[in-house]
Amino acid sequence: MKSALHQRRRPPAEEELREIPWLALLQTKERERAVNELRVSDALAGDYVCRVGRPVTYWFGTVSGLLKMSTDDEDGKTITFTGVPPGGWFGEGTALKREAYRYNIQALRASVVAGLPLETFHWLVDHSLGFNRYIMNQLNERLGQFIAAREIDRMSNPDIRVARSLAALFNPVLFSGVGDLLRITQQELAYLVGLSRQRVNEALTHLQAQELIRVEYGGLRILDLPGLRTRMVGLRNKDNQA
DNA sequence: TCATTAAATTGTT
DNA sequence: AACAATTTAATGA
Repeated sequence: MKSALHQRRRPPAEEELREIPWLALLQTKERERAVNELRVSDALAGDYVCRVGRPVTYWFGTVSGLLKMSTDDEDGKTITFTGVPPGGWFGEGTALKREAYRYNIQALRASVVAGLPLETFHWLVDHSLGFNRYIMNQLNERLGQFIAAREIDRMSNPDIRVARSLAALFNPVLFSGVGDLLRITQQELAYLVGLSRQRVNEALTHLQAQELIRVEYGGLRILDLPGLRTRMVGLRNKDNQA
């Protein structure tokens, strides 16, 4: 494991600010303060953005790259909750309660991570209606995502696991920065869903044959998001019975 | 801008 | 896990 925290924080550039979806929802005064206090840092592959148990100091979001949200169970095995593509912000629940982080956030590849200081976060909660709407929407959407994640874990068919995990990553509410092209390598996706790269490659080929996605070099293009969420893949399916 | 080379990613076994 | 094929990125003329 590579160590973390040698990332230098710096003020965000204009093009980085454009990747932060909630800034557009703020009033001018609110946005000015937020922009002034936002910081960004470059994380290398393997770097931790935050760790379980550390007190919350920032509310984080992905500007570019790809992060992984995970935790370790009592046996030390890593459980991956979800990936965080550009436009995704996380930790608002623990930030609101001023608790410690409940999960690890690790960069799957070189990424730019933005952070809003905890005090600024609370100031926005207290002053900005637009910000509150965003946070409420975010909490609600994430609840649905975690429920879906539990279902995904129970499915044995790898094709379906990959399909549902991809649908989660393309979620336009949580990850507005993704669009219809998700920049992710098959190796990275394999880490996220807990399968081998070979098996992910096979699953992606199947999904492409069903015209749900298109496989591109270094990324995936979505063709049918509802289909990814719902359609059963292939003719055989071992997941129907409990 | 083009050609060459290295590196990253993919497809297969 | 290893390998070959393909795509992209980097370099320099």
